[in-house]
Amino acid sequence: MNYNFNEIEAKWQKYWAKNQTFRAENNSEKPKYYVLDMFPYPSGAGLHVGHPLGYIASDIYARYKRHQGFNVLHPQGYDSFGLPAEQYAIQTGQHPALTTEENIKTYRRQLDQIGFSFDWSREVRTSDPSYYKWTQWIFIQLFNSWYNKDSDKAEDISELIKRFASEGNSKINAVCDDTIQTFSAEEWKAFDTIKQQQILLQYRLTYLAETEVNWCPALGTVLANDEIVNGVSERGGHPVIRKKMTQWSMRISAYAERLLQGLETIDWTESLKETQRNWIGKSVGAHVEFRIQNSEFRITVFTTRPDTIFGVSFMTLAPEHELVSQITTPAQKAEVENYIEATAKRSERDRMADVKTISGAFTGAYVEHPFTKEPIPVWIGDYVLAGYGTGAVMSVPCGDQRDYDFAKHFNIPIPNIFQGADISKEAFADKDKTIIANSDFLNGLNYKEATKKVIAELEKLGQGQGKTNYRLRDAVFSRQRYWGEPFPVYYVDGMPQMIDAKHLPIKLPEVEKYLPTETGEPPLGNATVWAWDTTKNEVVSNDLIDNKTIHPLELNTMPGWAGSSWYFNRYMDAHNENEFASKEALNYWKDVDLYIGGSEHATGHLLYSRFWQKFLFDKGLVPVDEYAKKLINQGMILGTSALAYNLRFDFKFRDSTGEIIEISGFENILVSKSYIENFDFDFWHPNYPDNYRNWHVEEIMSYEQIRKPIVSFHPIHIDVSLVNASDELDIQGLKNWRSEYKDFKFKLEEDGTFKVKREVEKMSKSKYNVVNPDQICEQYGADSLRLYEMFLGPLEQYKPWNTAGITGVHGFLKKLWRLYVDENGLLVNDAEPTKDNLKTLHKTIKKAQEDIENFSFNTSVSTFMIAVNELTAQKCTSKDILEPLLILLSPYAPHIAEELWEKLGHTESISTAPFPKFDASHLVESSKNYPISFNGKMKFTMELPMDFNAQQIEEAVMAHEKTQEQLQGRTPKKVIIVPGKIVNIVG
RNA sequence: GCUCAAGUGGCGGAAUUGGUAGACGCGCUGGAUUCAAAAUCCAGUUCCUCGGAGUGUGGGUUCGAUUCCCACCUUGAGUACCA
Repeated sequence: MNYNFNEIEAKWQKYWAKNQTFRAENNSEKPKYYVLDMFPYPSGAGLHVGHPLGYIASDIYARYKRHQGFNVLHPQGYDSFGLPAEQYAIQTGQHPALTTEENIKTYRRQLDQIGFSFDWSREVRTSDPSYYKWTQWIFIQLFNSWYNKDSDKAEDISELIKRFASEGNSKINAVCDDTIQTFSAEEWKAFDTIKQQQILLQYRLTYLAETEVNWCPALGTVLANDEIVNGVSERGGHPVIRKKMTQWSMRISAYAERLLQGLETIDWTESLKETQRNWIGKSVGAHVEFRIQNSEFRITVFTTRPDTIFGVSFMTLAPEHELVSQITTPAQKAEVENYIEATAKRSERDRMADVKTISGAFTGAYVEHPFTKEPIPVWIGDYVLAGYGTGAVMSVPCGDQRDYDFAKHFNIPIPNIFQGADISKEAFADKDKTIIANSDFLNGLNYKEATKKVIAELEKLGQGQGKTNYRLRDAVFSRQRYWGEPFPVYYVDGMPQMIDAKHLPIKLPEVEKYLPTETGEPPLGNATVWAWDTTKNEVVSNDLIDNKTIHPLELNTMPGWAGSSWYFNRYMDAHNENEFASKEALNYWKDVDLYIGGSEHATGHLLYSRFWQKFLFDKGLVPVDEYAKKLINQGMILGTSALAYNLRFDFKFRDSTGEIIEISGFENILVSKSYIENFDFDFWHPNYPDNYRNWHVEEIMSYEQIRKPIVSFHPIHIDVSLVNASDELDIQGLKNWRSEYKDFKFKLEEDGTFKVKREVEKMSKSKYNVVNPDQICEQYGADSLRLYEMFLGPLEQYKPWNTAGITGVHGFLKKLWRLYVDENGLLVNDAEPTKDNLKTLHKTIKKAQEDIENFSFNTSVSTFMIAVNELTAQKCTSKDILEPLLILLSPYAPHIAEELWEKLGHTESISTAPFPKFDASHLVESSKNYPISFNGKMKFTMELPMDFNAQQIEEAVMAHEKTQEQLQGRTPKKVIIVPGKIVNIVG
């Protein structure tokens, strides 16, 4: 019987589906374990070999946990709203729902064929109204909440309204807009409804406000900070500009500190936590108030170094700072205005790219130092950002390099307030070594003591207090797109109103065009049935809008991260129509025990979802405030591109008038790889230039040649399927693939082959290095694919794919098969296992278990290979050995394991068979092959009984002839003996 | 610039508390089988001058360092004037 993997795999995939083998129960005697993969977006291109890496790892772990007796939740679904489907719709007119549906079908087929143990009964799709109903519902909860800093959690907005009515807002310690004005209870009651609603928006956790947003004209939408990479859009690489727009925002800044602290409680990779810490960007310091001389105005600055206050020699405001126009003296007016204008002209990218140029202008105004009362000049400079802190800094040139550079550039004095610091060349910014000098009451103190003292003094003066700042900005939540969740919002007198939760979902309307309207409104502006009837509580035709009972609906949709910010909770109770998940389900599953996905979501999905979870926790809607205990980032599988080289010439001639002419062009020649590095011109052109008559040569030959032509090689990506494991190119295949190479000449290696150069790059269609799992499954089987993906290297690492290597793991599976069956049938019998058999098995159990718990899947594959090699050599046929071996292997290669398990006579799936118990007694050795080292270098080994003590070992080793040979008569200075480990002779 | 990873044969990688560097697999070489090929099996495969050298480089700690410490180099990722 041969190992017919295609047949076996189809058989068991069908069996698992039919028997719902991997269905998780919401109540069980067993302990729970929740294994989750990051939500995939079903793209049109389908899966390539890199995508399933994380899924295979999580699947192995999920299957392992089932063997360990856990009730495992291992769901899968689709983050099915998103830009690509919409871009496709714009181009083709196809409804995104249709293309999404098709893409999901492809994904599902591909996932099924790899043999994942997903519980598909819990599948969710973010674009499904029964799902986004609850995304809308959570949005409403956010709208109806504010953040109370006193209780340090989100609370219901009705509480806030009550307090406004009883005491005004002056005593309320809330996270809210900076521009909030104080009012009394009486004033509140006197405000009209619109005014009241405007004020409440400044407190709500999701709010509508005019904000400066990242507008991407090419995509016709705003983007969040994390959707912009190097100043251009993450998707498509389009330019992004700043623009003021009225948008929904999420007050994630309220959770900055808790998001930061929460990182300490979860087992996520250190680099990912570090990325989130940087993104949150906490800095501890103080607010200091400076009075402007001869004026009522005050400038508040934020500084992390209040201890350096006696080193201030100027102030710098952002050019956009609101006080600039008011404090500038008439004499400086022209200069300041010029400077502001010049800064405004510079694009965001310019300012980002150009860090070196120092620029600024003096306002003519002076502030008064809070302690010395000395005058300090006020400058403006574009190195100060309007959006961070207060948009103003107290400049301490001796302690901050940017201030230092600015001072040098404008000849501003640089007082030194650090004991023993040399500031002749650069600022002294090392706060750990700081001892303050020339600073009145701070003299002799270190950074910590001085900071504490100065804040206390400032508070006495009423000119400052300790303050913590965060870089984390509120997240823009509106997108001017069609294919996203509609907001459950309509507008009355321009103020947003929530639709009552019982009328959800508000379904996405049909539109004729997916582009913005002619008046520049988002695509939903094209919908003709998109108004809210407050009496019938349904979506009605726009014609009926009367702004009395029928109102216009919100035209924006939610961003991609809305649906993915809470989906892990939905899997716990995926079909609940009354709640986003029942209390019972939430309390049973609680959180994700293992979350696997890419690190590219570090500041997007993984931060927003933590924020939503904390909010839901505050509202008592979920039982834990961090939803994923452990998170692993799988590395990316890179493609191994194949490159052939096209010959290119650059000629330089002088014509009859003495003018230099340069001519260059490609030859119809592809060059095999070994010629690229050692290129011998004469070898190529023995008769140059006679054999280059095919282009320009007649005309050129009459000219004076200045130098030999420069030959270069232009790399061409070749489809990797045209190249074999030895990098040999199928030339005929290439000619069939691309007709332009039909008449090319090929410069071959001496052995007559054409070899391509290999380069490791990201897998992408345009590089023709994409390997499709479908082909691999067909040719080698899913079990081989699964094993090979794991065998490639550590899960977290980036590593190149090379299809050639798969024959190794495939050969292993065949060898495994032959251990159980041959052409006559089953080989396994009831033979008593030998000592060696048991040793191999238990060694394998131990290592396999350790590896799987350390997520070291690559080494466990090696372990299985060693076990099968050993058992084959031992001619093992014992069921007592071969049966447990199948269980060890089944998480990795489930199909072959099920098939052999069945052949051994089992009628139930192997998937819940108990994991074999490790018995250390089988590994006890009676002797040890000691490595004998001289000065730390191993020279030979020696077999000695395990129970020898150090002295016996030393005697035996010293008596050995090779020892004497090594020592050549010298007496060893020292002999190090670690019984059971090593012997090292020094001398 | 700052932060975080990572540098080991021709290639992917292993060495879990400092103790035989290169497990396992690919590739390559030779052999068996075959009319031949595929498949399969067996043997070898870090490097060189066969005595050594050797885990990015240079130091250090140690009887002993891929592993610990210091400095540096390279590559990748994140971040970008954050006061």
